[in-house]
Amino acid sequence: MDMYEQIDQSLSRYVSFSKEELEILNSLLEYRKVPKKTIMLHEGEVCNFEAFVVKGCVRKYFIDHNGFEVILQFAIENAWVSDISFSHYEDKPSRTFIETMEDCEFLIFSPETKEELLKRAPRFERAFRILFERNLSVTQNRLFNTISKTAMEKYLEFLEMYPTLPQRVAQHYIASYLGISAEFLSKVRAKLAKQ
Amino acid sequence: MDMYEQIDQSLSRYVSFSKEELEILNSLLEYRKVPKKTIMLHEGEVCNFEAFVVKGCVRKYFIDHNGFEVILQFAIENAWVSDISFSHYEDKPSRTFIETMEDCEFLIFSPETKEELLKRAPRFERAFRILFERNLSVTQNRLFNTISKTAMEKYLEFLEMYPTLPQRVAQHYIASYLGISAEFLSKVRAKLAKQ
DNA sequence: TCAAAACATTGAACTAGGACAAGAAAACAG
DNA sequence: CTGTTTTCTTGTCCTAGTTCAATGTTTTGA
Repeated sequence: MDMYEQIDQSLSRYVSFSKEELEILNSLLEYRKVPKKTIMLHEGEVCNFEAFVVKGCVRKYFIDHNGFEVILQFAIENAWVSDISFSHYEDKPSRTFIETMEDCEFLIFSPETKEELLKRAPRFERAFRILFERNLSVTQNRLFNTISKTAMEKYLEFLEMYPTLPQRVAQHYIASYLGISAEFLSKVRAKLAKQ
Repeated sequence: MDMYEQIDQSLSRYVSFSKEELEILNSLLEYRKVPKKTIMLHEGEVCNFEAFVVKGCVRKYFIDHNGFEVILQFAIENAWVSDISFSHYEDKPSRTFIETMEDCEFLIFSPETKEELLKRAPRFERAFRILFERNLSVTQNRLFNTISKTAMEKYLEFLEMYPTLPQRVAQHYIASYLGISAEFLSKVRAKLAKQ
């Protein structure tokens, strides 16, 4: 499957698009290869892309006032990553970083090309709204887990949700995603192992 | 200001609408008064409304496996409340409750009337997408706070964000929103008071 | 108006998870 | 292949926040 089929199928899960609409979509996307460990968005910058992950894995994170990363999102194949923290609409700089964790391939919108897509094929507005709804739903669920579950429970649920990630990324990133220290995750895993 | 002006102004912050578009909007909304302490959405139900709060205050929450509430959202005047946890699109029942905390007035969409609005005035799709983006941004920020800040810091930030809420709702709800115990919030406040 | 219920405070004992440190194991670049 | 860096583990000590319980305060509603 080529990457345009990949993104077309992914968006067609929410709304069914005509051949013409999909052609407009594909013609507006920019293909970009990005090597491992590249910071695609620095703190303070306004994010000027929305990227569909064709291949690879990125993380999006904040840095807290003690200098610790808090990972907000892992984006792997077929996920979208961007930072909309008010910044598009209020020109507030974001506190967010986006960084590749593997060599990656993306299909990318700039604000302008996205705008043009929505003008020429307005039905995409709906698909993107649904994407946001899901994203919100996932984030709310994660907030719930963060508040109400133990480290062990959170880790087990993480494994179900992202079964391949532990093989792909360093463990301390997972700890950061779960909101626990790397050392404590190690202890949780040790406990799990001897059961 | 009557309530239609109120909702029109609120949505016009994101997209400017014509008189005709706003008339369509207003004609499709249902006005509903709901007394205090009414559960508008029970766990397991599919949420069939999106409510704009004209007046009053509601909370949206999950119940964890120990029977404790975790508050996901307070919605006061000019906010929207609904539960989209996948349910609209996958018919999965939600774990969410929505409950009024004061006598409330709403302007309400059903899925059908919202659909009709978007068909007849598609530019609203954009305004609702922006609402979701902000909602996501707020939720991500809250996740960050929950993971990386102390109870004291979270409470202070909460006070800035919702300065009127402590006068309007019981303190243990605020504790639940912050992800700390009611007792500990009381201690945090005691500490604050003597400074 | 008053009893009941809900809410808030405070203290004492406890625990999940954090911070630090030191060593082992992997991964990585030259 | 080998030294360097990054990652992972394990132990010890520590603390922010929890739980439980008792008491006081406010709100409610009949």
